[in-house]
Amino acid sequence: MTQSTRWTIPEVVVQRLPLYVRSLGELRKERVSVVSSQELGKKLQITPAQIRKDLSYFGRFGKQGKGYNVAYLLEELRRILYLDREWRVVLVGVGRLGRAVVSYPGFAPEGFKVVAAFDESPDQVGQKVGNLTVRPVTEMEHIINSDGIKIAIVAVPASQAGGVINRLIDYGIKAILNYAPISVDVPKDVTIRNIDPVLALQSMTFYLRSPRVQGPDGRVGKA
Amino acid sequence: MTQSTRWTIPEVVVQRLPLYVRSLGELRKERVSVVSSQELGKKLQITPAQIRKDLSYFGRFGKQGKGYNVAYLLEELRRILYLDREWRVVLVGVGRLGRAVVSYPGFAPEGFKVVAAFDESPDQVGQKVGNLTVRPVTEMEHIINSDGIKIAIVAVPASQAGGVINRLIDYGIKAILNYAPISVDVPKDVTIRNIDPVLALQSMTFYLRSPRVQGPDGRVGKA
DNA sequence: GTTTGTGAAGTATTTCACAGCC
DNA sequence: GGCTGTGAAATACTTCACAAAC
Repeated sequence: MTQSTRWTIPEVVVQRLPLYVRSLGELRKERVSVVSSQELGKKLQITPAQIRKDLSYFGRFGKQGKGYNVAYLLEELRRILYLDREWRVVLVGVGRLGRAVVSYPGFAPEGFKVVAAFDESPDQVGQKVGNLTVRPVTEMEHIINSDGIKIAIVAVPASQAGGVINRLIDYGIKAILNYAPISVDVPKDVTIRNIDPVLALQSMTFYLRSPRVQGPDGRVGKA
Repeated sequence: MTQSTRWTIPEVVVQRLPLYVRSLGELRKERVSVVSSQELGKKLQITPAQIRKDLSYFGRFGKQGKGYNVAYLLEELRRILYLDREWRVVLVGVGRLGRAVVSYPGFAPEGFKVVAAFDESPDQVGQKVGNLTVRPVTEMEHIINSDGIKIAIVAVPASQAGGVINRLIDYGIKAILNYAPISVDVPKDVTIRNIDPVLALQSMTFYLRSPRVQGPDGRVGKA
């Protein structure tokens, strides 16, 4: 709690909610109707207290002695996350990566529909990518505005990504899934999430020294 | 600092180091020889104090009044992260996603070399993927052991991912880049990082209500 | 007996702010 | 004058532990 009467939900809590949504979806598919924070925590490697606390930011969804109704909690969380609708998404960049994104079958079932694909290269424009025809980037503004699109996926080379992202924001995009290995700053009414497998690998190698070698002062290294 | 003389580097710090490595690499390419925490912070949207504090866990790399020598700090961070060597990596799952991973040109320049690809499906075994021939999963143990491989990338369907990951751990893998949408728990000498674009999108939609609507008590929703 | 929801306590992480150095 | 390195302060986040509910 920051001030007196009004506070914001911690970012880290918001990022865990989709995890709960995913698990609850699996449970529902398995016809499990009730789940306790303990059981959910076991599936997700999250403490039961954490789950209860997270949910408590949004309301009271459980029953003491029983647990949570799977279908009900799932529905509530989807509503809270604004997942109870279809989101139209644009893709910028249809190189190898962009094509993999379009053909990734995981988005549609979760309500994210790629409705347009753009590329700067004249070679790409007009080509088919999945069931979309690649459009020139000059059409981005029109499509985003006329369709009221709020979400973009950026899969252009790093050198172009900054410019593309700034333009998308100008055109009204409020959420960006960025696959380019760059850091961009965005206005605070815009959210960006970076997908960078190289960074992920590079932070794991740190732990790859065999028997955790670390100096008695915490400094790292053998010397 | 937790106890008396020995403490561990916070995980979040380790995860930021690759960001510094990336920025320093860019600066070096631009022939910038010295950078201050202020300048680096601007590029990365991280406060200068944060950067200095992070670096202080590992030693003293800067010069007062001047800043950090780009080449030197880069080299030190690469050493700290164990990036001053080539890491051989295996890939499991060569469907659409796995193929995109193999052909992703971002790994090799950073020293991550995919040296073997495995798949369960007899249709895939024997096929070429990039310059690799897909091997049956039955050969994983032998290849990982004989080659001393520590890192694996998992790009199999969610239903198989848990089993694959457990087997990889049995075979000696210590770092896993997981593209499957599942939560797995791993022994504490194993590191896992999940890449899940759907979760990323789902946590952004939360912020997509137009003028941040939030009840005076912090509860979310219009009612 | 079991499990939620939640203040309070405990940790972790970030930021401040300044002495010391270039 | 500018900037690092770092204890101390501030903030953020997680876990505890227990009253209330079933």
